[in-house]
Amino acid sequence: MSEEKSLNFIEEIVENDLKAGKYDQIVTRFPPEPNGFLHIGHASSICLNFGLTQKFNGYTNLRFDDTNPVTEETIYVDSIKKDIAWLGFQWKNELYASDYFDLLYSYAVKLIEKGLAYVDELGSEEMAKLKGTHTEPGKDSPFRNRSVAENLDLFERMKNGEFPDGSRTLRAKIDMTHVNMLMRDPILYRIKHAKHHRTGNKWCVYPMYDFAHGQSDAIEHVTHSVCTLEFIPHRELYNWLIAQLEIYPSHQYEFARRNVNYTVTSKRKLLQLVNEKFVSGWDDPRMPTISGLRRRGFTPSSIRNFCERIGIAKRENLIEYSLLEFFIREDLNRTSWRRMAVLDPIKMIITNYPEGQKEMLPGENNPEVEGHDGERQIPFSRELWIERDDFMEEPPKKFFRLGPGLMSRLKSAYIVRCDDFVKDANGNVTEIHCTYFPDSKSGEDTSGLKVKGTMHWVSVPHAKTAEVRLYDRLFTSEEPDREEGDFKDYINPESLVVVKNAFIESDLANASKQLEENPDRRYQFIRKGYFCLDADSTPENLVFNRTVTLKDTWAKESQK
RNA sequence: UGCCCGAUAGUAUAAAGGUAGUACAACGGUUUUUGGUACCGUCUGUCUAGGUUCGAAUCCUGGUCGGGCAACCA
Repeated sequence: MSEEKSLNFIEEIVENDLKAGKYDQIVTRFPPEPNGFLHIGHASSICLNFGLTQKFNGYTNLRFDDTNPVTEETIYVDSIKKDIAWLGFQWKNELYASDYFDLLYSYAVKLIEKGLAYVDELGSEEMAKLKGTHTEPGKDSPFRNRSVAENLDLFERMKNGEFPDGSRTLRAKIDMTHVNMLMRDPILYRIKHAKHHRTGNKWCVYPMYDFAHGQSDAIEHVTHSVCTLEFIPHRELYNWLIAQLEIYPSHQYEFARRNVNYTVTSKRKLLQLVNEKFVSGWDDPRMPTISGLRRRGFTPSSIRNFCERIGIAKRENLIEYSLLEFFIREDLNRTSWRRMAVLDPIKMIITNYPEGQKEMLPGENNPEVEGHDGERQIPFSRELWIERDDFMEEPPKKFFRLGPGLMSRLKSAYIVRCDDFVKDANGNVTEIHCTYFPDSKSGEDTSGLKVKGTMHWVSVPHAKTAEVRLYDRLFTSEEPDREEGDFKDYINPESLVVVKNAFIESDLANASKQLEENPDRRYQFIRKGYFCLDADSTPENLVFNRTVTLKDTWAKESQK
C-alpha cells in the first residue's frame, strides 16, 4: 500500500530544501508573457509550479512578465487567467512585472551608483560587433567609462523621453570578455516610446527580461523560480544581479520544455496559423492551445493527468500524442453519455417490421458506472439509418457486421439478418433489406441467437440532423518545425472534415439543455468516438466536435 | 577550435552503489449487446571505451551523439 510516487528532480530539490530548514514555506510563480495564448507546454509548467506548492507547503503567484509593451495585450491576460483557472489552479496573487517599474528603476539607479551600470550610445549593430563571439572576447564600448553622475543624468533623461528609441541603452558593467555572452555588459533598459497595456504612456524606458524577472522573483520572495532550459545561461546573470542589488536570493531551476508530436507550440507559429487563417482562431479545436483543447472537448483532469504522467526532466523529449488521447479517453469513458449518431448513412429497411409501427427502447446513459447514470428512450421503427461501412457486399471472413446473409445486433434493439440490398445505376448500395427477430429484443432476448457484431442506428422518421466536425491532428509531420521548408506545408488537409447532415438520435436534440444543466456534459457516439457540443451551435443547427475517436482495432485488422 | 546542458525499450519517465521498474504504443488472448471498456499475457532498454568497487544506469576519465549559447524578445 505504501506505494510512494517518485518525485521529479525539482520536487526533490524542494523536499531537500524544506528538510534542511531553508524555508518555512515555498513560493513559486507562473510567469507568462501576455503576448499569446497558453498551450499544452505551458500546462506542464503550470502543473509543475502549482503542483509544487500544493504538494509542499506554499503558494504560487501568477505574474505577467509584461516588460515589452509592443507585443503585449490585455486580451492575452484575460485568456491566460481563464485557462489557468479552468485547469483547476488558483494563484495567490495576480501580479505584473509592470507593477514593479518604479522599484526596478530605482534598482537601476542603485547599480549606476555602485558603478555597475552605464548608459551606452552604441547602435545595435555596433554593439553586436563589439560583443565578440563564442570564441572571441568582446571589446569595451567607448561609453563604458562615464562618470556615475553622467550616467545618472543620462538615464534620467532616457526616462524623461528626451531620446529616441534605440539611441541609448542602460547596460550592466560586468565583463566584455566573459565566456558567458550574457555577462558581456547585458542591456538592462531600452527606450521604447510605446503605450503599455497597464502603465499607459507613463514610461519610455522598459527593463529587459534579465532586469525584470529575477528582480520580480526577489520582490515576491519566490523561493524556487522554475523555467525552461534555454534560460540556463541567464542564471549566472540572475544571480549576479541579485547579489549586486542585495535583494532576496531567489533561485532559478531549469527543466526541459515538453514537446508533443504532430504539433507546433512556438508562439510565432501559432500566431501565424491564426493570422493566416489556417485555423479559425486561437481556440480552434485543432490548436494545441489550452483554449483549443478545451473547445475540442478535453477535460482539465485529462490534461493534468497527462502532465503528471509525462513528468519533468532535463533531456530533450517528444511526447506521443497518443498519450494525450489515452488520458482523454480514460476520462470520458467514465463520464460521457452514450448516444447514437450515424455519420455516413445508408438506409436499412426491416421488411418484417410493420409499417407505421414505432416503439421506444430504453438505452443506458453510461454502462461504465453504477446505475448507468440513468437512461433515455430511443425510438425504433421499420426504417433505420445505419453506417455505410457497417455493410459489405462481399465481407471478408472476420467481418462481424452486415453483408448478405449476415446477422448483427442493433444496439439496444433487435438482432437483424441481412437478406438483400439495392443498388443504384452507378452500382452504389442504396438500401439494405433485413428481417428482425422479435424475440431477440435487448434485455429480454430469448432467441438463443449469438452474433458477434453490434451496430448503432437511428430511426429514419425520428432522426434529427446535426453538423459534426471530425478533427484530426493538425500536421502530417511529427515535427513540423524540423521539416525542410515551411512548417505550414505540413498541415493535414484532413485535419477537419465537416459532416453537414449527420443523423442523430432524438435525445441529442436536447444537447443544449443538457449542457446548461451540466457544463461538463460529453457524449460518446457509440462506436464513433467522444463528442461535445460546440459553441457554434444554434437551435436550428447543432454542432458537435469530435474530441477523439474510440480505439479501433478493426481499422487495424482491416488494413492487413 | 570555446562554454553550457543532456543521453535508460518505439515514446516518456523511475531506480540517491545492491533484482533495471511504471505508463503509453505495439503484439497476442479472455470477457463483452460499443471490433469500445475491463482483465491477462508478450516484445523491446542503461550511447561507447576504460577506471574505482565485492558490486556501477548511478561515481571518475576519455570519446560519440543530440540540444543550447553572439534579439534594444521572453
